[in-house]
Amino acid sequence: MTEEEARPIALEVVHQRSLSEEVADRIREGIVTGAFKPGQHLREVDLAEALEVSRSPVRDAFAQLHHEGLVTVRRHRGAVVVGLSSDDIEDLYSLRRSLEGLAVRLATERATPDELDQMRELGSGSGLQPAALKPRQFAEADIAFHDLLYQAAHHARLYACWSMLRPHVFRFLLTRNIAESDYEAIFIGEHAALAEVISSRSAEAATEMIADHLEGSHSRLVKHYPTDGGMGQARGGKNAGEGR
Amino acid sequence: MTEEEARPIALEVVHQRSLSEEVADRIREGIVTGAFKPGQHLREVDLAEALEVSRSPVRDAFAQLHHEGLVTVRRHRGAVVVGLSSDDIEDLYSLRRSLEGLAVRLATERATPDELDQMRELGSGSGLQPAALKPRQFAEADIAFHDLLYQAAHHARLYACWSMLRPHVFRFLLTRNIAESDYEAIFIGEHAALAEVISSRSAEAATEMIADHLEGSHSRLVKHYPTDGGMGQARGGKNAGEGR
DNA sequence: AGGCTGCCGATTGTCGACAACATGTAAACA
DNA sequence: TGTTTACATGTTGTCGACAATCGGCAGCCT
Repeated sequence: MTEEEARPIALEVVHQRSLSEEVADRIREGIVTGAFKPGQHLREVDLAEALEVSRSPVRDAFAQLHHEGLVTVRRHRGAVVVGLSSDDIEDLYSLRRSLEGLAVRLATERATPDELDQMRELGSGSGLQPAALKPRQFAEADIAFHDLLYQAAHHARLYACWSMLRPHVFRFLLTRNIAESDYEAIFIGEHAALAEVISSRSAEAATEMIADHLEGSHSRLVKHYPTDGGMGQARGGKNAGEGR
Repeated sequence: MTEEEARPIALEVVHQRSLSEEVADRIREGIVTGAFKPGQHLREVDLAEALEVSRSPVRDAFAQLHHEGLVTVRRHRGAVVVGLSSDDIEDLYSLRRSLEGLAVRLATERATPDELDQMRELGSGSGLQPAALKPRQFAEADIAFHDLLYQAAHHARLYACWSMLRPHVFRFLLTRNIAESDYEAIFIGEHAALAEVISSRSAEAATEMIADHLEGSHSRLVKHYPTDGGMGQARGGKNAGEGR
């Protein structure tokens, strides 16, 4: 019975990432960090030779980014980086309220002890020095906590929905002006409390708490967001309006 | 000032559909109707020559269907039609409860008079003869009503989430065993009532009503669903579990 | 002078071919 | 005879080239 795989060999599986995924990551990185500005036209050939790949992976990457809503693709006119508008913040957070409400309820039921440990770990914000205010690092930690929350819900489609929202939330977190007190409040405050209440398996308290947390996060975002001064909506109409 | 486009010319825009979209439609059709069975391996070359196109559009179509969650794509192993399981129904409807709750609330605020008219029209189920029990036709009408509801919410990302759910809901509606009374209850009953209450702009009543409607729809589905007899989960593990 | 129509460059959609990879089979070894 | 390794096969990932299409510009007509 060697079929049982005697010892599982504690080794990390090697993620054989395809070129398409790699390219998508690079472009996504460029968009969320602002290297690619809203409204900018992304040309397949330019990106292809810049990354030293063929157009096919770039094409696949565009499709992926289109699914994520980071670019709009029009027939024979290529990909355009979507703009950030105040309306987008409203849309994003109204959706998050609905989705994360479901996520916490499920998480209180289905989260494994291991996931709860990880949540407390991330919620405590250990390893983050509030002194050195690295926006990128904090944004990543913020996203990571919520990502874990969605994972703990064990609901594949729910997680897929969140995956469509995540890069946008990330982009907003990176774009906004940062207030020092905010992150402390979030990490050693709300995230930690959320981790605790989810661990206690009380659905109502957790639901209420995530609503408050998102409410606070939302208001902080609109408060510290550059008031449509720098980079508004790229095009006049509804950018992500293509049904598809 | 001829810029005003003197008369808008009442002509339908010609939908220049790309081959990729066309191919995606055909394959999706095959999956939801059951022509492609769960677990079946879809080969690019076969589909390409069957549809008389190159592999590229088929590839794009696979990416789209993967995004919709209808197929799983593994590296160098192609696309596999995902299976239908009872758990999927639970996931689907828990998500719908969250999403459509938001949708009706927004619809009560933002639906245009034109959209309200269409909703009443679709809700009345005019043009549908209950006598001739055409599952396909009823399922399409059911989906169409809810689709309009999401559109009336005027929330691009919310609609995108629904677009990921729609084909699955459609598939379940087609797969289940049909009870004659169900559709009457839905159409000349609940949908019509929903259209009315949304037209009256009362958010609370609408929210409560959609919850009831989905609850009923859900229970009808699990009741009339073949109890894992015909075609269960294709593969053992969690099929749509790939985070991607 | 103003507006329309036909071409032109640029960019993407599609195609067929080659290379990389995963799986199943068979031979070789202990 | 059971296990391991190497090969053969089939499928997908990537590539470069061609063709369809879009937007802009110049020339023409009124």
